[in-house]
Amino acid sequence: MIQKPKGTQDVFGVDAQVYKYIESYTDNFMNLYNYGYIKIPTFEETNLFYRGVGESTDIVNKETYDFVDKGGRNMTLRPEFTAGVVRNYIENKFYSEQISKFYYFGSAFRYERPQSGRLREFTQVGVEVFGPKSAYLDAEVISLAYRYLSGLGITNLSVKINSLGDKESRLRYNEVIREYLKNDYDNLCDTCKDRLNKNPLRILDCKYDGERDYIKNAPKTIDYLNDESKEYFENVKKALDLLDIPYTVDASLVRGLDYYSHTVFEVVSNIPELGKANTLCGGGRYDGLVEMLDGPSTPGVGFAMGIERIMTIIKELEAFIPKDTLDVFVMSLEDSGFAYQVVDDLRSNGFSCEIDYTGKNMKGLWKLVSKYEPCFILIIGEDEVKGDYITVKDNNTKEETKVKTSELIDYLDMNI
RNA sequence: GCGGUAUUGGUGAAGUGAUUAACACGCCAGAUUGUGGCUCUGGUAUGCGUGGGUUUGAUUCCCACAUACCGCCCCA
Repeated sequence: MIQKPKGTQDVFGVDAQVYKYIESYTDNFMNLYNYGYIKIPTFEETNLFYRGVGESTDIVNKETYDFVDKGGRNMTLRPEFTAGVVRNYIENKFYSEQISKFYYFGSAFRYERPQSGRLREFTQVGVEVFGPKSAYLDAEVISLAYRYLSGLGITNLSVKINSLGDKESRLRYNEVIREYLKNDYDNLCDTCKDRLNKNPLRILDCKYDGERDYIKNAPKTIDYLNDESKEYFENVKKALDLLDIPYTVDASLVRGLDYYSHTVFEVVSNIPELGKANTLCGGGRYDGLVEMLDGPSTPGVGFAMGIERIMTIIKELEAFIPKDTLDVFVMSLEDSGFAYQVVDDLRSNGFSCEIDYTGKNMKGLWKLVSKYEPCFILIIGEDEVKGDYITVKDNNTKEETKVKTSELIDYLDMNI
Protein backbone atom coordinates (compact mmCIF):
# COMPACT_ATOMS: atom_id res chain seq x y z
CA MET A 1 0.00 0.00 0.00
CA ILE A 2 1.28 3.43 -0.89
CA GLN A 3 1.33 5.86 1.99
CA LYS A 4 1.46 9.61 1.91
CA PRO A 5 4.97 11.04 1.89
CA LYS A 6 6.64 11.73 5.19
CA GLY A 7 5.62 15.00 6.75
CA THR A 8 2.56 15.55 4.58
CA GLN A 9 -1.08 15.25 5.55
CA ASP A 10 -4.52 14.63 4.16
CA VAL A 11 -6.93 17.25 5.41
CA PHE A 12 -10.57 16.25 5.47
CA GLY A 13 -13.70 16.29 7.61
CA VAL A 14 -13.71 18.81 10.42
CA ASP A 15 -10.09 19.76 9.73
CA ALA A 16 -10.94 20.61 6.15
CA GLN A 17 -13.82 22.77 7.33
CA VAL A 18 -11.52 24.64 9.69
CA TYR A 19 -8.99 25.05 6.89
CA LYS A 20 -11.53 26.43 4.45
CA TYR A 21 -12.94 28.66 7.14
CA ILE A 22 -9.51 30.17 7.77
CA GLU A 23 -8.98 30.64 4.06
CA SER A 24 -12.19 32.58 3.54
CA TYR A 25 -11.67 34.50 6.77
CA THR A 26 -8.27 35.50 5.38
CA ASP A 27 -9.75 36.81 2.14
CA ASN A 28 -12.28 38.94 3.97
CA PHE A 29 -9.81 40.17 6.53
CA MET A 30 -7.12 41.18 4.05
CA ASN A 31 -9.71 43.10 2.08
CA LEU A 32 -10.21 45.29 5.16
CA TYR A 33 -6.56 46.33 4.98
CA ASN A 34 -6.57 46.62 1.19
CA TYR A 35 -4.02 43.88 0.58
CA GLY A 36 -4.26 42.14 -2.79
CA TYR A 37 -4.11 38.40 -3.13
CA ILE A 38 -1.09 37.08 -4.98
CA LYS A 39 -0.44 33.56 -6.22
CA ILE A 40 3.18 32.82 -7.02
CA PRO A 41 4.80 29.65 -8.39
CA THR A 42 5.21 26.69 -6.07
CA PHE A 43 8.76 26.29 -7.31
CA GLU A 44 11.36 28.79 -8.42
CA GLU A 45 14.94 28.84 -9.58
CA THR A 46 17.08 27.55 -6.75
CA ASN A 47 19.17 30.67 -6.93
CA LEU A 48 16.29 32.89 -5.87
CA PHE A 49 16.23 31.30 -2.45
CA TYR A 50 20.00 31.23 -2.15
CA ARG A 51 20.16 34.92 -2.69
CA GLY A 52 16.84 35.86 -1.13
CA VAL A 53 16.59 33.79 2.01
CA GLY A 54 20.33 33.64 2.62
CA GLU A 55 23.02 31.04 2.22
CA SER A 56 23.83 31.01 5.90
CA THR A 57 20.34 29.90 6.90
CA ASP A 58 19.44 26.31 7.61
CA ILE A 59 16.36 26.71 5.47
CA VAL A 60 18.44 27.08 2.36
CA ASN A 61 21.44 25.08 3.50
CA LYS A 62 19.79 21.80 4.22
CA GLU A 63 16.00 22.05 4.23
CA THR A 64 15.01 22.71 0.64
CA TYR A 65 13.37 20.36 -1.82
CA ASP A 66 15.64 20.74 -4.83
CA PHE A 67 15.33 19.10 -8.19
CA VAL A 68 16.74 19.40 -11.67
CA ASP A 69 14.00 19.60 -14.28
CA LYS A 70 14.13 17.91 -17.65
CA GLY A 71 15.68 20.99 -19.18
CA GLY A 72 18.56 20.78 -16.74
CA ARG A 73 17.42 23.76 -14.66
CA ASN A 74 17.95 23.84 -10.90
CA MET A 75 14.61 24.28 -9.20
CA THR A 76 13.47 24.45 -5.59
CA LEU A 77 10.06 24.05 -4.00
CA ARG A 78 9.43 27.30 -2.15
CA PRO A 79 10.52 27.03 1.50
CA GLU A 80 8.79 30.36 2.18
CA PHE A 81 7.05 33.06 0.18
CA THR A 82 8.92 36.30 0.67
CA ALA A 83 11.65 35.64 -1.90
CA GLY A 84 9.06 34.70 -4.53
CA VAL A 85 6.86 37.69 -3.80
CA VAL A 86 9.87 39.99 -4.08
CA ARG A 87 10.84 38.34 -7.36
CA ASN A 88 7.32 38.95 -8.63
CA TYR A 89 7.47 42.57 -7.46
CA ILE A 90 10.66 43.18 -9.40
CA GLU A 91 9.76 41.17 -12.47
CA ASN A 92 6.41 42.90 -12.89
CA LYS A 93 7.91 46.31 -12.10
CA PHE A 94 5.47 47.08 -9.32
CA TYR A 95 8.04 49.62 -8.13
CA SER A 96 6.45 52.13 -10.46
CA GLU A 97 3.72 52.34 -7.82
CA GLN A 98 4.16 54.20 -4.53
CA ILE A 99 3.01 51.24 -2.48
CA SER A 100 2.24 47.58 -3.14
CA LYS A 101 0.46 45.44 -0.60
CA PHE A 102 0.21 41.69 -1.14
CA TYR A 103 -1.07 38.72 0.80
CA TYR A 104 -0.58 35.07 0.02
CA PHE A 105 -1.95 31.74 1.22
CA GLY A 106 -0.51 28.37 0.24
CA SER A 107 1.87 25.49 0.77
CA ALA A 108 5.56 25.80 1.48
CA PHE A 109 8.05 22.95 1.68
CA ARG A 110 10.97 22.23 3.97
CA TYR A 111 12.85 18.97 4.19
CA GLU A 112 12.85 18.61 7.96
CA ARG A 113 12.27 15.90 10.50
CA PRO A 114 8.52 16.14 11.10
CA GLN A 115 6.95 16.65 14.48
CA SER A 116 3.61 17.98 15.57
CA GLY A 117 3.23 21.52 14.27
CA ARG A 118 6.13 20.95 11.92
CA LEU A 119 5.50 19.39 8.53
CA ARG A 120 7.39 19.03 5.29
CA GLU A 121 4.51 20.51 3.37
CA PHE A 122 2.86 23.18 5.45
CA THR A 123 0.59 26.12 4.82
CA GLN A 124 1.57 29.71 5.24
CA VAL A 125 -0.42 32.88 5.09
CA GLY A 126 1.44 36.15 5.03
CA VAL A 127 1.69 39.69 3.78
CA GLU A 128 4.38 41.79 2.13
CA VAL A 129 4.33 45.56 1.66
CA PHE A 130 6.75 47.41 -0.59
CA GLY A 131 7.42 51.08 -1.04
CA PRO A 132 7.09 53.38 1.94
CA LYS A 133 9.38 53.18 4.91
CA SER A 134 7.07 54.26 7.66
CA ALA A 135 6.87 53.30 11.31
CA TYR A 136 3.10 53.39 10.90
CA LEU A 137 3.39 50.77 8.22
CA ASP A 138 5.47 48.51 10.46
CA ALA A 139 2.82 48.98 13.09
CA GLU A 140 0.07 48.23 10.59
CA VAL A 141 1.69 44.94 9.66
CA ILE A 142 2.19 43.95 13.29
CA SER A 143 -1.32 44.98 14.25
CA LEU A 144 -2.70 43.20 11.21
CA ALA A 145 -1.09 39.97 12.39
CA TYR A 146 -2.37 40.48 15.90
CA ARG A 147 -5.92 41.38 14.90
CA TYR A 148 -6.02 38.60 12.34
CA LEU A 149 -5.26 36.03 15.01
CA SER A 150 -7.54 37.49 17.64
CA GLY A 151 -10.28 37.72 15.02
CA LEU A 152 -10.03 33.96 14.72
CA GLY A 153 -10.88 33.70 18.40
CA ILE A 154 -7.32 33.15 19.60
CA THR A 155 -6.87 34.92 22.89
CA ASN A 156 -3.62 33.90 24.56
CA LEU A 157 -1.29 35.83 22.27
CA SER A 158 1.81 37.80 22.93
CA VAL A 159 3.73 40.03 20.54
CA LYS A 160 7.50 40.31 20.82
CA ILE A 161 9.38 43.00 18.94
CA ASN A 162 12.97 44.05 18.51
CA SER A 163 15.05 46.16 16.17
CA LEU A 164 18.15 45.05 14.33
CA GLY A 165 18.81 48.54 13.03
CA ASP A 166 19.90 49.56 9.58
CA LYS A 167 22.95 48.27 7.76
CA GLU A 168 25.32 50.68 9.45
CA SER A 169 24.04 49.78 12.92
CA ARG A 170 24.20 46.12 12.13
CA LEU A 171 27.79 46.23 10.92
CA ARG A 172 28.80 48.17 13.99
CA TYR A 173 27.00 45.72 16.22
CA ASN A 174 28.69 42.76 14.54
CA GLU A 175 32.06 44.19 15.50
CA VAL A 176 30.96 44.76 19.05
CA ILE A 177 29.60 41.26 19.50
CA ARG A 178 32.65 39.63 17.94
CA GLU A 179 34.86 41.59 20.29
CA TYR A 180 32.67 40.59 23.23
CA LEU A 181 32.74 36.92 22.34
CA LYS A 182 36.45 36.74 21.58
CA ASN A 183 37.27 35.49 25.07
CA ASP A 184 34.29 33.17 25.16
CA TYR A 185 34.93 31.53 21.81
CA ASP A 186 35.83 28.11 23.21
CA ASN A 187 32.62 27.92 25.20
CA LEU A 188 30.37 28.41 22.20
CA CYS A 189 28.56 25.48 20.63
CA ASP A 190 29.81 24.41 17.22
CA THR A 191 27.06 26.08 15.23
CA CYS A 192 27.60 29.32 17.09
CA LYS A 193 31.33 29.25 16.37
CA ASP A 194 30.32 29.21 12.76
CA ARG A 195 27.71 31.91 13.26
CA LEU A 196 30.28 34.23 14.76
CA ASN A 197 31.67 34.75 11.28
CA LYS A 198 28.60 34.55 9.12
CA ASN A 199 25.81 35.99 11.22
CA PRO A 200 26.78 36.68 14.85
CA LEU A 201 23.27 37.93 15.62
CA ARG A 202 21.97 34.41 15.59
CA ILE A 203 24.04 33.48 18.63
CA LEU A 204 21.62 35.43 20.80
CA ASP A 205 18.84 33.28 19.47
CA CYS A 206 20.63 29.97 20.09
CA LYS A 207 18.66 27.63 22.34
CA TYR A 208 21.88 26.36 23.86
CA ASP A 209 24.21 29.33 24.14
CA GLY A 210 21.34 31.75 24.51
CA GLU A 211 20.58 30.24 27.92
CA ARG A 212 24.02 31.04 29.34
CA ASP A 213 24.38 34.17 31.38
CA TYR A 214 27.38 35.29 29.42
CA ILE A 215 25.30 35.39 26.27
CA LYS A 216 22.25 36.77 28.03
CA ASN A 217 24.40 39.67 29.17
CA ALA A 218 25.95 40.15 25.75
CA PRO A 219 25.50 43.51 24.04
CA LYS A 220 22.12 43.84 22.38
CA THR A 221 21.34 45.23 18.97
CA ILE A 222 19.02 47.88 20.39
CA ASP A 223 21.91 49.33 22.41
CA TYR A 224 23.97 49.89 19.28
CA LEU A 225 21.43 51.44 16.97
CA ASN A 226 22.46 54.66 15.31
CA ASP A 227 20.27 57.68 15.94
CA GLU A 228 18.12 57.15 12.89
CA SER A 229 17.45 53.50 13.66
CA LYS A 230 16.78 54.26 17.28
CA GLU A 231 14.26 56.93 16.38
CA TYR A 232 12.59 54.61 13.91
CA PHE A 233 12.17 51.90 16.52
CA GLU A 234 10.75 54.41 18.98
CA ASN A 235 8.24 55.50 16.38
CA VAL A 236 7.17 51.93 15.72
CA LYS A 237 6.54 51.44 19.43
CA LYS A 238 4.61 54.70 19.62
CA ALA A 239 2.47 53.67 16.68
CA LEU A 240 1.77 50.31 18.33
CA ASP A 241 0.73 52.10 21.52
CA LEU A 242 -1.53 54.28 19.45
CA LEU A 243 -3.19 51.20 17.98
CA ASP A 244 -3.44 49.60 21.38
CA ILE A 245 -1.41 46.54 20.44
CA PRO A 246 0.17 44.91 23.49
CA TYR A 247 3.82 43.99 22.96
CA THR A 248 7.05 43.36 24.78
CA VAL A 249 10.50 44.29 23.58
CA ASP A 250 12.66 41.19 23.43
CA ALA A 251 16.26 42.17 22.78
CA SER A 252 17.28 38.60 21.99
CA LEU A 253 14.73 38.24 19.20
CA VAL A 254 16.68 38.18 15.96
CA ARG A 255 14.80 35.84 13.58
CA GLY A 256 16.49 33.20 11.51
CA LEU A 257 16.40 34.67 8.04
CA ASP A 258 19.18 36.84 6.73
CA TYR A 259 17.10 39.53 5.09
CA TYR A 260 15.70 41.34 8.09
CA SER A 261 16.64 44.85 9.15
CA HIS A 262 15.11 47.31 11.62
CA THR A 263 11.88 45.92 13.04
CA VAL A 264 11.54 42.19 13.69
CA PHE A 265 8.62 40.60 15.50
CA GLU A 266 6.95 37.37 16.48
CA VAL A 267 3.51 36.47 17.71
CA VAL A 268 3.50 33.45 20.01
CA SER A 269 0.76 31.49 21.71
CA ASN A 270 1.22 29.80 25.02
CA ILE A 271 -1.18 26.88 24.78
CA PRO A 272 0.53 23.63 25.80
CA GLU A 273 -0.71 21.61 22.81
CA LEU A 274 1.70 23.48 20.57
CA GLY A 275 4.71 22.43 22.59
CA LYS A 276 7.85 24.07 21.33
CA ALA A 277 6.24 24.95 18.02
CA ASN A 278 4.43 27.93 19.50
CA THR A 279 5.52 30.70 17.15
CA LEU A 280 2.43 31.51 15.13
CA CYS A 281 3.82 34.38 13.20
CA GLY A 282 7.22 35.82 12.38
CA GLY A 283 8.17 38.82 10.34
CA GLY A 284 9.81 42.16 10.07
CA ARG A 285 11.31 44.77 7.83
CA TYR A 286 13.69 43.91 5.01
CA ASP A 287 14.87 47.07 3.39
CA GLY A 288 17.75 45.52 1.45
CA LEU A 289 16.03 42.53 -0.06
CA VAL A 290 14.56 44.03 -3.23
CA GLU A 291 17.94 45.47 -4.12
CA MET A 292 19.66 42.20 -3.30
CA LEU A 293 17.46 40.51 -5.89
CA ASP A 294 18.36 43.05 -8.59
CA GLY A 295 15.47 45.45 -8.10
CA PRO A 296 15.68 49.14 -7.29
CA SER A 297 16.37 49.88 -3.65
CA THR A 298 12.93 49.52 -2.07
CA PRO A 299 11.91 49.11 1.56
CA GLY A 300 9.70 46.17 2.43
CA VAL A 301 7.95 44.73 5.46
CA GLY A 302 5.94 41.57 6.02
CA PHE A 303 5.28 38.43 7.99
CA ALA A 304 4.38 34.77 7.59
CA MET A 305 2.26 32.54 9.77
CA GLY A 306 1.65 28.83 9.92
CA ILE A 307 -1.91 27.70 9.32
CA GLU A 308 -1.49 24.26 10.87
CA ARG A 309 -0.51 25.76 14.20
CA ILE A 310 -3.43 28.15 14.04
CA MET A 311 -5.73 25.21 13.32
CA THR A 312 -4.40 23.38 16.37
CA ILE A 313 -5.29 26.32 18.57
CA ILE A 314 -8.68 26.94 17.03
CA LYS A 315 -9.65 23.33 17.55
CA GLU A 316 -8.25 23.32 21.07
CA LEU A 317 -10.12 26.48 22.05
CA GLU A 318 -13.19 25.31 20.17
CA ALA A 319 -13.18 28.74 18.60
CA PHE A 320 -14.69 27.25 15.49
CA ILE A 321 -17.76 25.06 15.68
CA PRO A 322 -18.35 23.40 12.34
CA LYS A 323 -21.96 23.10 11.30
CA ASP A 324 -23.42 20.86 8.67
CA THR A 325 -26.22 22.88 7.22
CA LEU A 326 -28.08 20.61 4.88
CA ASP A 327 -31.27 22.31 3.81
CA VAL A 328 -33.20 19.34 2.53
CA PHE A 329 -33.13 15.57 2.60
CA VAL A 330 -35.34 13.90 0.03
CA MET A 331 -36.89 10.52 0.78
CA SER A 332 -37.96 8.51 -2.18
CA LEU A 333 -40.53 5.78 -1.51
CA GLU A 334 -41.39 4.98 -5.09
CA ASP A 335 -39.35 4.08 -8.12
CA SER A 336 -40.28 6.43 -10.93
CA GLY A 337 -37.12 8.44 -10.26
CA PHE A 338 -39.15 11.58 -9.71
CA ALA A 339 -37.38 12.30 -6.42
CA TYR A 340 -34.07 12.65 -8.23
CA GLN A 341 -35.59 15.29 -10.48
CA VAL A 342 -36.77 17.16 -7.41
CA VAL A 343 -33.28 17.03 -5.92
CA ASP A 344 -31.76 18.41 -9.10
CA ASP A 345 -34.34 21.18 -9.21
CA LEU A 346 -33.76 22.12 -5.57
CA ARG A 347 -30.01 22.30 -6.06
CA SER A 348 -30.46 24.49 -9.12
CA ASN A 349 -32.49 26.82 -6.93
CA GLY A 350 -29.79 27.09 -4.32
CA PHE A 351 -30.86 24.56 -1.71
CA SER A 352 -28.29 22.13 -0.39
CA CYS A 353 -29.84 18.76 -0.85
CA GLU A 354 -29.15 15.05 -0.33
CA ILE A 355 -30.88 11.82 -1.27
CA ASP A 356 -30.20 8.12 -0.74
CA TYR A 357 -28.63 6.11 -3.54
CA THR A 358 -28.34 2.74 -1.84
CA GLY A 359 -31.98 1.67 -1.86
CA LYS A 360 -32.57 1.86 1.86
CA ASN A 361 -35.91 1.06 3.43
CA MET A 362 -37.82 3.49 5.66
CA LYS A 363 -35.80 2.70 8.70
CA GLY A 364 -32.55 3.28 6.89
CA LEU A 365 -33.78 6.51 5.34
CA TRP A 366 -34.74 7.90 8.72
CA LYS A 367 -31.35 6.96 10.02
CA LEU A 368 -29.84 9.08 7.30
CA VAL A 369 -32.08 11.93 8.35
CA SER A 370 -30.67 11.63 11.86
CA LYS A 371 -27.18 11.68 10.49
CA TYR A 372 -27.54 14.66 8.17
CA GLU A 373 -29.88 16.71 10.33
CA PRO A 374 -31.51 18.59 7.46
CA CYS A 375 -33.85 21.53 8.03
CA PHE A 376 -36.54 19.88 5.93
CA ILE A 377 -37.40 16.36 4.91
CA LEU A 378 -39.31 15.81 1.69
CA ILE A 379 -41.26 12.61 1.42
CA ILE A 380 -42.04 11.45 -2.08
CA GLY A 381 -44.08 8.26 -2.36
CA GLU A 382 -46.69 6.88 -4.67
CA ASP A 383 -49.45 8.91 -3.04
CA GLU A 384 -47.50 12.11 -3.57
CA VAL A 385 -46.69 11.43 -7.20
CA LYS A 386 -50.30 10.51 -7.90
CA GLY A 387 -51.63 13.60 -6.12
CA ASP A 388 -48.97 15.97 -7.52
CA TYR A 389 -47.86 17.11 -4.08
CA ILE A 390 -44.89 16.56 -1.78
CA THR A 391 -44.98 15.96 1.94
CA VAL A 392 -42.63 18.45 3.60
CA LYS A 393 -41.62 17.81 7.19
CA ASP A 394 -40.04 20.59 9.22
CA ASN A 395 -37.28 18.86 11.14
CA ASN A 396 -37.50 21.35 14.02
CA THR A 397 -41.21 21.47 14.67
CA LYS A 398 -41.81 17.97 13.23
CA GLU A 399 -44.85 19.36 11.45
CA GLU A 400 -45.81 17.94 8.09
CA THR A 401 -47.33 19.94 5.27
CA LYS A 402 -48.60 18.82 1.90
CA VAL A 403 -47.18 21.20 -0.69
CA LYS A 404 -48.17 21.28 -4.34
CA THR A 405 -45.19 20.24 -6.43
CA SER A 406 -45.21 23.47 -8.42
CA GLU A 407 -45.14 25.52 -5.23
CA LEU A 408 -42.31 23.62 -3.53
CA ILE A 409 -39.54 26.12 -4.23
CA ASP A 410 -41.64 29.05 -3.04
CA TYR A 411 -42.64 27.18 0.08
CA LEU A 412 -39.04 26.38 0.98
CA ASP A 413 -37.91 29.90 0.18
CA MET A 414 -40.42 31.25 2.67
CA ASN A 415 -39.70 28.77 5.42
CA ILE A 416 -35.96 28.24 5.37
C1' G B 1 20.90 15.16 10.34
C1' C B 2 21.28 12.87 15.84
C1' G B 3 18.81 10.39 20.23
C1' G B 4 14.25 8.03 22.38
C1' U B 5 9.20 5.73 22.30
C1' A B 6 5.58 3.55 19.44
C1' U B 7 2.93 0.84 15.14
C1' U B 8 -3.14 -4.71 16.22
C1' G B 9 -10.08 -3.70 12.06
C1' G B 10 -13.29 2.21 9.59
C1' U B 11 -12.07 4.16 14.94
C1' G B 12 -10.52 3.60 20.35
C1' A B 13 -8.09 -0.36 22.00
C1' A B 14 -7.18 -5.72 25.09
C1' G B 15 -4.12 -9.84 24.39
C1' U B 16 -0.85 -14.39 23.72
C1' G B 17 5.59 -18.30 21.29
C1' A B 18 0.97 -22.65 18.99
C1' U B 19 -6.53 -24.24 18.38
C1' U B 20 -12.49 -19.25 17.01
C1' A B 21 -7.29 -12.13 18.11
C1' A B 22 -11.38 -9.78 23.72
C1' C B 23 -14.33 -5.49 24.52
C1' A B 24 -16.44 -0.77 22.87
C1' C B 25 -17.85 2.74 19.04
C1' G B 26 -18.95 2.83 13.94
C1' C B 27 -20.86 0.39 9.75
C1' C B 28 -24.30 -3.44 7.40
C1' A B 29 -28.75 -6.56 7.82
C1' G B 30 -33.16 -7.88 10.47
C1' A B 31 -37.12 -7.34 14.45
C1' U B 32 -40.52 -2.90 12.08
C1' U B 33 -42.39 -2.82 3.74
C1' G B 34 -45.09 5.59 4.91
C1' U B 35 -42.15 8.26 9.81
C1' G B 36 -36.36 8.22 12.54
C1' G B 37 -32.52 9.29 16.24
C1' C B 38 -34.11 4.23 21.85
C1' U B 39 -33.96 -1.10 22.35
C1' C B 40 -32.97 -6.11 20.87
C1' U B 41 -30.72 -9.94 17.43
C1' G B 42 -27.10 -11.24 13.90
C1' G B 43 -22.85 -9.82 10.69
C1' U B 44 -18.35 -7.19 10.38
C1' A B 45 -9.40 -8.34 11.08
C1' U B 46 -7.88 -15.71 6.66
C1' G B 47 -5.19 -10.55 10.07
C1' C B 48 -1.67 -7.87 14.32
C1' G B 49 3.22 -1.33 9.77
C1' U B 50 6.68 -3.69 5.57
C1' G B 51 10.63 -7.19 4.48
C1' G B 52 13.80 -10.75 6.33
C1' G B 53 15.61 -14.11 10.35
C1' U B 54 15.33 -17.55 14.88
C1' U B 55 11.76 -21.60 15.93
C1' U B 56 8.25 -27.76 15.10
C1' G B 57 5.31 -23.13 15.21
C1' A B 58 5.65 -15.70 15.64
C1' U B 59 1.02 -10.87 15.86
C1' U B 60 4.19 -12.13 20.21
C1' C B 61 11.65 -12.97 20.12
C1' C B 62 15.81 -10.73 16.80
C1' C B 63 17.42 -7.46 12.61
C1' A B 64 16.56 -3.94 8.80
C1' C B 65 13.33 -0.47 6.63
C1' A B 66 8.90 2.75 6.69
C1' U B 67 5.76 5.95 9.26
C1' A B 68 3.95 8.69 13.67
C1' C B 69 5.06 11.10 18.16
C1' C B 70 8.77 13.23 21.85
C1' G B 71 13.72 15.61 22.67
C1' C B 72 17.89 18.07 19.92
C1' C B 73 18.36 21.19 15.68
C1' C B 74 15.52 24.63 13.03
C1' C B 75 11.34 27.39 12.27
C1' A B 76 5.58 28.69 10.56
